Amino acid sequence: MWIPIQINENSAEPLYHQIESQLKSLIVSGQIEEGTLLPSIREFASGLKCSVITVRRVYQDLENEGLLRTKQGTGTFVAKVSSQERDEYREAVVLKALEAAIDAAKSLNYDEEELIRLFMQIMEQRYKAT
Amino acid sequence: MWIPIQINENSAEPLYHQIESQLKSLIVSGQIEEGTLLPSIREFASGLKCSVITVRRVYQDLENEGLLRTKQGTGTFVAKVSSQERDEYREAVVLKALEAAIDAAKSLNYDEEELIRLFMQIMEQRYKAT
Amino acid sequence: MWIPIQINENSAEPLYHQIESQLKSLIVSGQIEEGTLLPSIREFASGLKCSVITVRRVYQDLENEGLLRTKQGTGTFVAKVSSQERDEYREAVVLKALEAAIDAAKSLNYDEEELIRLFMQIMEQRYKAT
Amino acid sequence: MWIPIQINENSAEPLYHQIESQLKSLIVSGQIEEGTLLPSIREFASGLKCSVITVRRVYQDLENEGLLRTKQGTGTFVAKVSSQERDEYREAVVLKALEAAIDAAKSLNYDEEELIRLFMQIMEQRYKAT
DNA sequence: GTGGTCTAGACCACC
DNA sequence: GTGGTCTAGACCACG
Repeated sequence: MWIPIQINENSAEPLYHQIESQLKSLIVSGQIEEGTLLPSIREFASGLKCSVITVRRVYQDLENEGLLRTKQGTGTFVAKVSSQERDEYREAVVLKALEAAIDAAKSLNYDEEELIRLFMQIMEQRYKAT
Repeated sequence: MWIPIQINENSAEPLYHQIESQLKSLIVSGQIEEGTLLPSIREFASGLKCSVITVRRVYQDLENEGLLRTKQGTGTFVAKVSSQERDEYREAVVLKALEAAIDAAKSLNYDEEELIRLFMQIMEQRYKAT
Repeated sequence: MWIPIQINENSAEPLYHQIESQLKSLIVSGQIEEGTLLPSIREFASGLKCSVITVRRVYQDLENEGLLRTKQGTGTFVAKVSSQERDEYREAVVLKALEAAIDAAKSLNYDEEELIRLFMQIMEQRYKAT
Repeated sequence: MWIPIQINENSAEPLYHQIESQLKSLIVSGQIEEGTLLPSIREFASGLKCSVITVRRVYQDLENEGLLRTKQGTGTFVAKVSSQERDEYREAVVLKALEAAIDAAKSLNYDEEELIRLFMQIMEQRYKAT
């Protein structure tokens, strides 16, 4: 199983966090199905060119959140995500990001129209590409 | 001169960074005028209930960015910000935040209409208050 | 990795500045290669008999200038210096020092020949040693 | 008596030091004659747009060096400078500046010819202008 | 009064 | 182990 994770070495965001949020997003959005066997820690680490400690932390954090399940001697699996959890996660993440953007704009004296125009412009660009 | 800075003690964001970004925003948005003498580091620190070292670091970082000028024995002043710099900063900050929000939504399979509806809902809520 | 830094305790020049300019010079002149892992701040501080804070400041300032890159938990590395940056730095530093010397001489009514003679005399003395 | 002093507000060099070194240079090079009555502290300070404290410090430092003499109720005069003192000062200042420039160049791997060429180039430019 | 530097020491996050 | 942040407190230089 190949997991598409993009690591940005120059980002200030810690490695484990970059991996965690991307993997979480893949699981909650259903792009990795429930029950899927994830790569072993060593395999994943070697693929990402990072330490096994980092991957171990990712798996453990997501297991604590209930998104993964580890079976001794077998490996780590994607747990069942209820549709309610999925919806809550989706909404929380996007809401937070949008609010942050709008609040930043307000503090810089953007007016309503200017901001909507900019938003629409990016939307067009991003959703056209798909 | 009283500077309105909000500190969130529970945030993972370092103290000095919270102060820095807010002060930068105040300067670049023109809410603190060029040439203004800022509070002394001791005064500011006591107002923010933090160490003088933290304030000093803020002033020094912003001086390195060219937003402040300090004269030993005299105090710290707001430097001239060209309108071009101001516009670039405004656009860069807001653009980055909006793109992050939209990209997060896309990776969670938000469709265009759903996202626009959510955006408009927050906008109404935020700009109504003003 | 051993870094040759000379500290002059009696100089009015701040410690961190002495270290910074020497380290910068070593990097830009290519005597420390790109990608090199520098000593940890604790190790370096103990070698220089100064506080870890002073070393940290040096690393951070040079990171802000783009000469170093630090990864938390891993260490501090020498970043890539473009040959253009290197040449600009070399020229700027030497040019500035030479101009300062010549201007000082002029303001003291040195005539051209006298100054050239003095310059050559020092050159001989300095480059003979090599 | 009008004293030509150039103040660079943006320089890191302290105010008092800029004034001191320029005034010293004017005296030692003979451009202000022995016995000249200098402006009063207040007059000088107002001309330089700086604090009287700063000028007071300049006068006092130079008096301690024996270059000025103050008579209570009369003012501050330029003292006699022996030709030996003048020569020593001239040589010390220029020597120090030249050595600093050459040492900086050496540490950046300038070779002898390259440095001499650069020196001559600046000499031509500076002495042509006179 | 102002800012500039340096110290020792603590605690946290990351790998 | 690594770097990142913050503290309290000291002393110096400047105006």
